[in-house]
Amino acid sequence: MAIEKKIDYVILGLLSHEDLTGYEIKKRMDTSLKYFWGASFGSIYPALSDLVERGLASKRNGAENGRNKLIYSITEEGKKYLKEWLQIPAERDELRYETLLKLFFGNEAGAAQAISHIDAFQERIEGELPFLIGAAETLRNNIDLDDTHKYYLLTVAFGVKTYRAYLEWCEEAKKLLGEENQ
Amino acid sequence: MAIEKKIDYVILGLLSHEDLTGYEIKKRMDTSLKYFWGASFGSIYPALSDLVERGLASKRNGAENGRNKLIYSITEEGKKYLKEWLQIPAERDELRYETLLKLFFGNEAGAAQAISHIDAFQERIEGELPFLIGAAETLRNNIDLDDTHKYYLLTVAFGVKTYRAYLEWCEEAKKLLGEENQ
DNA sequence: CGATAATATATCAGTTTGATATATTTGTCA
DNA sequence: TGACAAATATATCAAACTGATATATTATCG
Repeated sequence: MAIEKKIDYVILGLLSHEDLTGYEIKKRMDTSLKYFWGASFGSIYPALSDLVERGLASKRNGAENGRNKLIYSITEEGKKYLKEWLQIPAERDELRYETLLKLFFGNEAGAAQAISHIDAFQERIEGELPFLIGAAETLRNNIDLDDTHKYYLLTVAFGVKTYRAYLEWCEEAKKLLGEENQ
Repeated sequence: MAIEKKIDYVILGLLSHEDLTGYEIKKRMDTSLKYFWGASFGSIYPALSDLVERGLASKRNGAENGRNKLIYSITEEGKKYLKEWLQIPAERDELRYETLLKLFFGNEAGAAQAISHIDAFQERIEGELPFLIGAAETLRNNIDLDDTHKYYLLTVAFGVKTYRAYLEWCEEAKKLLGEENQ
């Protein structure tokens, strides 16, 4: 059995949709996958080399005008490897919320400090939510255009649901903290 | 400026509430902090030694009946260090949802597979939600007993809100996937 | 009284991040 | 047209952290 690196599956998953360069993979991470996964260049590039070495992906030179460009594709073996992983139940779903962490220790710094953390969180969520709602709308309208759209929509809908819950919580939380101050 | 390790702040935060052993810190991580943070023994024990070395925590031997036991406390310097960090706005709030990842690539494996991932997710959330609701109830009833209770409640309420949103999403998602199958 | 679970500390290989370095091309404003 | 910033693209590395494992003692329960 090969070594189980999450990054391998994420990359293979993206390559199963389309051929991509390492840079483009990073862009997908920072946009489409942003709301439930992340990865850095430091893991992407070594993983790509490793996948090629293991025969799970192939590499071709796509240089245009002299710009360095390495395009990666998934191989049949890679598809098999990905499909096997997709069948195993997911184990690790985890959050890493620095905002919540600072709130948990909030008594050290007081209610005003806590409220300012919540405000910052709320602003970020409110700023991102319209984009998620827009993406959901677009996907819903083009659900039959591509096989992948339904599954994209699933994850975007998750984002919308949770973001709305976050915003409700922000109001509740500030009310709870405000009570003490009066 | 000292090195910015998240684990240092988490440990100092816990020690600001009460004196703890490394083992007890791990227990707090796996219960109270579980819903928004995590840490392993492999980071806790080295961090504790490091914190003592830097004068941010102190160590005393609390062995009873011969059982090995090292009890850690936060120092005044440690409290200052923690308070400074609590004032800085949180930057990194991130999810790592393997369930969502497998769903995002779901077209490879099909709707039935996707639904089984959602079912497993839903079962886990439904199993944990009553505990969260119970904890929120207890905290609400004892909100004035301890300064920390209000802040604990804040994070538990976050858990309840998001878990309920997850469950709503599960139903929606399965409906969306079911439509194709008909 | 024997087995299993809980308490407790510790280490380490392997994974990943976050930062940084380097170079080219494209867009934009004047 | 020339200058500057932004985007494209690959690569590396120290430091952080996980997940697994090792070791030992004490508590619990039938």
